[in-house]
Amino acid sequence: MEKVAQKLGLGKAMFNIVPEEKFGHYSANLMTIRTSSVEARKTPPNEFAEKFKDELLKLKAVKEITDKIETAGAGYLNFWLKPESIQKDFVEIFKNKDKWGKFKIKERKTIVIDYSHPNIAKPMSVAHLRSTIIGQALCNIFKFRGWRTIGDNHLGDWGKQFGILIAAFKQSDLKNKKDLKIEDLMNLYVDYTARMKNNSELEDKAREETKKLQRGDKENIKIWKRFYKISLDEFKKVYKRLDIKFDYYLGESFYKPMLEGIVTDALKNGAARISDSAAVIPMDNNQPPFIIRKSDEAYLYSTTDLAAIKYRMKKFKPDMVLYVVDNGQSLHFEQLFKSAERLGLAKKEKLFHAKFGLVLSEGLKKLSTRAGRHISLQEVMDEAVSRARNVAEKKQPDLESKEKQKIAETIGIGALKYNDLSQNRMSDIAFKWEKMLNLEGNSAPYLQYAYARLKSILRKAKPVARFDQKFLNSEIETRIILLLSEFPDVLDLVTKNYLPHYLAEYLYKLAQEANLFYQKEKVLAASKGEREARLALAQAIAATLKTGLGLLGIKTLERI
RNA sequence: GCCCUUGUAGUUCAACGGACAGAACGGCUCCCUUCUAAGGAGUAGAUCUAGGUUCGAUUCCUAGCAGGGGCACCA
Repeated sequence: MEKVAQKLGLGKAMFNIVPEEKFGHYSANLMTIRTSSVEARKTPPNEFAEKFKDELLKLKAVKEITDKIETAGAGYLNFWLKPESIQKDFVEIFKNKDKWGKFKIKERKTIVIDYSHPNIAKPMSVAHLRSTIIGQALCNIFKFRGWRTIGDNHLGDWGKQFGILIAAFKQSDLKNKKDLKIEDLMNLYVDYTARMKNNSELEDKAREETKKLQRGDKENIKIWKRFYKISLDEFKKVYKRLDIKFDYYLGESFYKPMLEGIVTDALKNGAARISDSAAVIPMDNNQPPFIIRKSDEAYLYSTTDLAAIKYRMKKFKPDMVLYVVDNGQSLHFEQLFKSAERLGLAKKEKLFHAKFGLVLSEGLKKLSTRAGRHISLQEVMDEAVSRARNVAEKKQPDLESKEKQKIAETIGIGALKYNDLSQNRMSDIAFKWEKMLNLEGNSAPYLQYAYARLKSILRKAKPVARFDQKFLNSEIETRIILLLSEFPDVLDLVTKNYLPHYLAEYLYKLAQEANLFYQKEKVLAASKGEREARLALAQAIAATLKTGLGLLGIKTLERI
């Protein structure tokens, strides 16, 4: 293709080959080529497509895969692919099994993904869900495509909040309570913050405790450690249930020893200066300065973030550092990236804020811990599972209770994850139970159901030993093969844009086709040749569904 | 006031500058003697407004309108 483009004077041509809905042909969008060539612009789309077609037909390789090429629409070329060529593709896909789409050669590129980052002493809420789920899916997909991935949980385990907590804790009667829960800490925090509003004494007290903690006061450190452990144990429970795994838990406190150095270096380097007795890095175009040390000598999360960049660059030598954080922090990251570059810590191109919209309450209000509006993740997960359980009771009353519970867990959690992963939107999300826990239509259970149906068929037959791909000649079968061959490209699209929803969309489409396939073509009852070939196809679809869902962090079930 | 972001069927979401803007839910009609009806078939229904760039704009640019977020010592 590229050679033809060059021959026609197109220079560096770009191709977009997309499988069409219609039976068995590809269409190449020639207009994409035109825009990259001055020469091509002189010719109207259709005329150009005609010319391009003639050149293509002269090529041997083209003749091998296609019966007919036609021009259509605004400069499209429709390729009628030969069935043998499509069927040959399938053999390749089938052979790869669950490795289909996996990158064969290591790219040796490294990506650090910063995600989840809940705050110590606050239960995880639905707001953390997006970062956690999207981050983990990206991690899985990058790894599958040959990258070295480093998942890092940058815990909010340091800062002013602890002053508040410690002050509140010392005043309370919780000190002697044995099994202190994360909810207790959360209540302490909310209560104290509310009282602090009208009481500057309490505020001073909190500030005092923060300082003491930062100076290494023994008692405060001890309390802090206790809070840390309670919280982390709680988080790990949630992560286990959600199937989330980190390579590192490098929280804010980890960077504590580096903070002073960051600020002195910045001042020495000239990037930062003192303003109103705070150390700031001035920004251009009307942006407020980036404060890296407060006038009371305390450091901020901006300082920590700079230290984290420095550390990550040195330790992991990454090609990319991805921050999966909501877009409420856009300004912070713009400032951070600029500052990092000025301090010579990292090039801006290597830092990327993969932002997403906030989760808002139904009235489109921000869900803030301080205001006490808080929907706990635990609560959401339980509700999801319980809804799935209700459906399971209705649909599969004969199953054992234990199996029903397992199905409910897998489906409930899957639905929750899929809801986040199937949408790209930067716009804010209104929190609604019904939407969040959708169990029908474009949802995780739909995909899990298609998988279970395929497995149910496969269970009733021996594993495919040999098959003749020529039997895969119906419309739906051809369409599915074309779709399966697209899988690696879809994964590339995800890694290129950091958008896992492309994969979710693809899998949904594949599941739709799978549902059509086993409805239209009998597998087990078919004549021998057809039966084996269709079993092979079912096997390949199931494998790809499982791989894809696995990458999204969604589990499959053998039966539901 | 400045900056960022979003505006697509009744609702929730898709659409790498390209063919007739796709789904799902909800509405209306159908399909369980045939590999699981958490399924399938059909039907009605949408690009905020006004300009611009382009052979071609939901997509890019400008202005406006509307929602959300942010704007020096919170994270």
